[in-house]
Amino acid sequence: MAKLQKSIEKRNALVKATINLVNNNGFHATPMSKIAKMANVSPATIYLYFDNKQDLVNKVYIEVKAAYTAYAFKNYSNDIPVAKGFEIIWKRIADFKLKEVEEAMFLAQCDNTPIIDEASRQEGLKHLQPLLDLWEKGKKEGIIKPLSPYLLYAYSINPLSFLMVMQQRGVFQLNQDHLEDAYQAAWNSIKK
Amino acid sequence: MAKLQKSIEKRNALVKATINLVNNNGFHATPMSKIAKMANVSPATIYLYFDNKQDLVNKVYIEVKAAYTAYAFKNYSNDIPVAKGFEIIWKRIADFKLKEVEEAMFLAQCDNTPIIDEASRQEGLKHLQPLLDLWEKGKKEGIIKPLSPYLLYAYSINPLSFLMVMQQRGVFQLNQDHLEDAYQAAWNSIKK
Amino acid sequence: MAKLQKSIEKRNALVKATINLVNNNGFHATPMSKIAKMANVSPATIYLYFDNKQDLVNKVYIEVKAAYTAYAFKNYSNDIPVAKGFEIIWKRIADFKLKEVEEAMFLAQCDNTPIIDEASRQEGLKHLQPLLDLWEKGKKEGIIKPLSPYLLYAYSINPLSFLMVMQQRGVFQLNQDHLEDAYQAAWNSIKK
Amino acid sequence: MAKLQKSIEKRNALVKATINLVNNNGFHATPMSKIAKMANVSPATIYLYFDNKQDLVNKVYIEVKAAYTAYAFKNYSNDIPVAKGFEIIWKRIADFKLKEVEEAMFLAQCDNTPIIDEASRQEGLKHLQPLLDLWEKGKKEGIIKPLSPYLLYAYSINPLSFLMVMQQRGVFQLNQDHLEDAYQAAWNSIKK
DNA sequence: TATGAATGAGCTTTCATTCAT
DNA sequence: CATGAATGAAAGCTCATTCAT
Repeated sequence: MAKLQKSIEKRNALVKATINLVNNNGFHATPMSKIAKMANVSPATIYLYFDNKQDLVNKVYIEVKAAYTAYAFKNYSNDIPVAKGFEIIWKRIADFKLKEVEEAMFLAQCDNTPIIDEASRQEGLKHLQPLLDLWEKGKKEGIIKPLSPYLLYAYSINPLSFLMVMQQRGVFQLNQDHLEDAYQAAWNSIKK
Repeated sequence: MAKLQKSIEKRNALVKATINLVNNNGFHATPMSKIAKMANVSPATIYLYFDNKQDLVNKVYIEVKAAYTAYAFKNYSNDIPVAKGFEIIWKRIADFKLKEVEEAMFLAQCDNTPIIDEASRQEGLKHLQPLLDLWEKGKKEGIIKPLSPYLLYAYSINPLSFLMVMQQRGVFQLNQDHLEDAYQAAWNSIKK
Repeated sequence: MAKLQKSIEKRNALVKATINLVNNNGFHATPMSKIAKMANVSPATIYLYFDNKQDLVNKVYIEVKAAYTAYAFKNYSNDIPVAKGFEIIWKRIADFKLKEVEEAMFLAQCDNTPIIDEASRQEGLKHLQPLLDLWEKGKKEGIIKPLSPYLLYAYSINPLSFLMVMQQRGVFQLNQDHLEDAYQAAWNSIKK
Repeated sequence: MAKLQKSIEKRNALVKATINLVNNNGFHATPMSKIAKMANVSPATIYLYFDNKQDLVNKVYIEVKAAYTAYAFKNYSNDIPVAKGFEIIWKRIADFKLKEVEEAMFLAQCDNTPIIDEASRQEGLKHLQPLLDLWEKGKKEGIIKPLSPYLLYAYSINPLSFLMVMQQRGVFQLNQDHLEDAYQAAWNSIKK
């Protein structure tokens, strides 16, 4: 006999609304009631899907982070040579940050703010492993500078976040030429 | 001016408390009453120095941003050659981010979050002009890549913010060697 | 009657759960959802058996009160002489309060609280008639003091409630000696 | 310079409102907003005087219990002979239960309900010590039956609670004759 | 200038009840 | 008959701000 299922659409709507509202207003100015309204559900319904506001934002964070890395590694497999592999990943990341702006902005806010649980932050970090492995391989092959992955990330990946935020604020427009320049800068800063 | 009669110590204590609490708890979990308590004043006293919570955080932002740039340009004057000038500025910025952690963390949070007024953001931006001028000169002299200052900033300065946050979270320790590596990476990514 | 189709086991489970939860947490901290969970049914199912929360607690009260008096008068019939009859009833009541602790505690809470409808309270009172009749007969025969039944109840029966509550709270242990003392005290306070 | 003081009148009004509303509607149907309204303060003001709803009801309980025992022992001192001393205390208690009906009803509800913290219950119990001491003395002098104080209380004091509740419900009227009867019953049930 | 008390508005969360199956 | 999902209304509580001194 067919029982009612908790609707995945409602959950998705809640996640989307959370991202949108936190992006535009910040966590502190995003009441549960607004999230509910934007997702077209009752405030009480949120609590069928999430334990509380903290749990909601934690879970949204983890899921967006997972989507981000899934996107990044879509066309990559670990048998691709280091240089080419990095290019593939970098360009997918750039793509994500420029096309999935909502998700990317949300991550930028969470990553620079104490609104996410430490545990959830760790959880989100896990998915980045393939890139770390790539760098490790590159170091062994003498292609990548023998630096801490934090330095590599800071110089090759993180600048994209800054550029995305600037783009989003309308003060800077990233076109295809820029992107190629940015990629070259990224690669130069980590290649041996 | 009436302002002068007010105690500068109290104002400073309020600014400091705001930075500290927003850093540790986030804007959303930093009530005025806590700020007051940490600054050892009454909540009502805050309103003698600031119009409201938004005004408080705006002003703190602008002031911290000003302190940041003042620090950055301390040993710089625009008659210093481009390469040396950039090194001086970059290292002062690195110094600031690693020594004045509280202030730097506060800026990182504000810069990735909609808690600051657009107007205040603009105001904070003004003080960066000397660096932009340096880059402009460098481009004319063919020393700096002819890229948008946003790209130059993204690749040469912004990585420091990421590293600082990681350092603050305890997952990464920046030592003098790292710093030289980082500087080289920064310079390589913008020099022609 | 439609009622007959419904499962008596479910209804019983609901009644039992209500008693247990109200005893342990109080009416104010006993949500319908908890009752449902403890009875292993859906919240919606409660409404097949009871109109609403008030109706539920009312009916539980009446039924427990009925069970209490049925227990009290089990071995009594109105042809038994007054003194012996009172002893029989009193000892059954004592038995009930010490063995059927859950039910007895529930009554004690309801009887000192405005959670029960006036109508239901009246309804619950009806079943006590045989004791009132016994006392009436005893007064006529000059065996029982010519006092209001409320006074008789207050001094001969009600103390058991207090002792049960204390026993339940673990501060006092009622043994067989105590019980005989208590019975003597009860009888002394109403016999002429 | 005169600072504003937390007004004792407001606190008193809150206590009084709590007693009144819990008596009439029960704890579960007494929202903080109603208490605030009846005390003519804002809901937020309650939290200046009490930590939360539980703390409010705990403190009201303790204070009412203290008032009750203060009233009970007003005219008593421990050099008064046992029999007379008991009469004095008993009659003061009766007085309290019949004149300070609000307070007495509140205690009756709290004492038969899990709305009060165990700690607060213990705290409230302390004040009854003089009566326990009196009974102890009476037992040594062979005037009082050698029974547990719980039994003594159950038979001599607790019946008054029942009578008060009945009186309050309007089903029974306690007059001076009744009271003397009740006192005799009380004394008979504990005197040797 | 400075304060602690006070508050209205609004927050997160819960809950009795209903709905769709 | 039975259910789990869903919800509007309201609960307890917090907080930015104001008031009286």
